[in-house]
Amino acid sequence: MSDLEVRQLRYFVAVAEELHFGRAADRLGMAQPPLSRAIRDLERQLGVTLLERTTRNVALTAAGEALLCDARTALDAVSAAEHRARNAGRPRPALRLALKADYDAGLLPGILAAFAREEAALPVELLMGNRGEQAPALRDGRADVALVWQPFDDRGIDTVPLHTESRFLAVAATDPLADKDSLYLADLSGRLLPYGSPAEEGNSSPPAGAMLFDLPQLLNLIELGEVVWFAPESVVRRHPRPGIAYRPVHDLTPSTMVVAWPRESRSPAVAAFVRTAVAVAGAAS
Amino acid sequence: MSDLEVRQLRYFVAVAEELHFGRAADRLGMAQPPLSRAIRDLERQLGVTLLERTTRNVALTAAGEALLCDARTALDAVSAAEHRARNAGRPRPALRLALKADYDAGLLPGILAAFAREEAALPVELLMGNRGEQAPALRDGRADVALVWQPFDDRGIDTVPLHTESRFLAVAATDPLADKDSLYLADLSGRLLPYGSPAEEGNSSPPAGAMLFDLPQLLNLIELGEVVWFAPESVVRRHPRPGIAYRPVHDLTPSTMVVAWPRESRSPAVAAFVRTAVAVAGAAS
DNA sequence: GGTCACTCATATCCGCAGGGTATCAATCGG
DNA sequence: CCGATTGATACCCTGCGGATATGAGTGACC
Repeated sequence: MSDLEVRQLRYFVAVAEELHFGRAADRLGMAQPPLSRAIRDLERQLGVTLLERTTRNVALTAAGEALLCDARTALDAVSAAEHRARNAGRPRPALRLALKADYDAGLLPGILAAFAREEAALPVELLMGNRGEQAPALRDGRADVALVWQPFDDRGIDTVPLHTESRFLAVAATDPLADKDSLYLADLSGRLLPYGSPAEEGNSSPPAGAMLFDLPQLLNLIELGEVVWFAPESVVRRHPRPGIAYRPVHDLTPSTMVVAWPRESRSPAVAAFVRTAVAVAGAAS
Repeated sequence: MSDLEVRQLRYFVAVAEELHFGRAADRLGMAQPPLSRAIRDLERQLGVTLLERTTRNVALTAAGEALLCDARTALDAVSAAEHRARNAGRPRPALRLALKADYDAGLLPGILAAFAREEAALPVELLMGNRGEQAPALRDGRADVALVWQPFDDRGIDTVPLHTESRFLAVAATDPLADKDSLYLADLSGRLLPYGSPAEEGNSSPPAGAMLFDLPQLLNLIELGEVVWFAPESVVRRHPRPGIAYRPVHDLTPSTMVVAWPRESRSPAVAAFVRTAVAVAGAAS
């Protein structure tokens, strides 16, 4: 009947994700035997078998699946408590805004300037991250509000759309694809980055081994013909390059940038930021 | 930089709620000195002072306020992981339905019968609780779905309205109030139960010392003239008593019963139950 | 204003939970 | 059939978290 502890949840999530006690122990920076014991004790405590294990295979039970999901959100909630308390304890707490560099559709300066004039304004701290890192940062309390492009994993997150724009295929000028004026998604099979593509599901866990790029790096790779990519119109306008061709793709849906915040947030600063962002985006369009 | 632990959060919440180390330690079933030390260590770990304390007074700082709120939800999330895993691990998991006895507006049998015919049906387990206990049960995972009367503290909870009905003042037949045909809320000042009254805020923390009643007990007390109460119409119809007078109150808003579930729930059984409940309630009205 | 009661902090001790190492046991590939 | 792999068991030991005793600051009351 004793309470579940964060450590137990961390251990279980590691094992459930790796499906391998050795690797999980490695990831946790500990030895395998105490991890095995911890999982066994956890199962005893819950009165539930979470993993079916042989010496050659580890698999989640239905209860394990359920716990994995709930444990992740619980760990996020604990992390959020920690991060928000840390921020709230600073002499002058900040509004921590997560975004992907160069992906603000040009709205950021206007939003920041307008927000600074708000009643509930706080100093704004920018958390530059790669695509897919904003939502987790909101969930675990590292950020208070974010600018994100849909689609993304919005569990536990509320959003308001700010700005919609069409996207273009960015491809090396020397690429055969650049010769066509008229493109469809089907023309690109196998050429897309595993994330940032329209086919991606909401769960944007970065695929193993995939490097994460900032925009200049990405543009370089495109110019070299290593990758192709869908560029929002605002990026096209702000980063023209002779070595890169931007081509419309007919069946590519436009992309929407939203302002996002943790659903349970009741911070007046966040509310003011959202209001400001919507107003600025509305005035700009 | 080490992780926050559940124990630390529990300790902090106890102190923050009691604002008294001795009483908090008492509530936690431990001695005061280790609790003081734990809080001090927590503050060191976060690098934040959570409580301003003198030997005569303990008060929350802003950071403490923030942490109290986030810690509560984090503790709920951990509890939810535990309870849901326990349920999912049973040979035949149940759909756990929380409600207040006798407050189903007569819809319960129909809903249960229809739900049993559903594809995704599970055995239903009823969690009878007092008013205000349903929402916490959803948040901490003891229940999967609930029937509740608005208003209630719906943080983290999604709802769909099922049924709206007007309420009547229930008062002893011998009470002077029973003589009036025409009543207003103003006539009742000071006569209301602290909960179940329309003046209550969403936070239905049961006031210290208030006993919680089941319906027969409550009706007894009303008959004895100890209390007055607002009875939903369906209760009036199903529990007529000679000793109790039911009187309309003109400025008393009708009350709505909703089906409620944790916002992040993605259980097909819950979805099916909600669908069924809406259908049955719609057909009944 | 001195004393008492109250309450939070400090000092010190102790048991055990939780981690490490060594080893066993089961299973699959060749 | 043997070896490699991998999870489980056995055992030890350190440090964390709890208890008790005591100190120290502060408001209340005579």
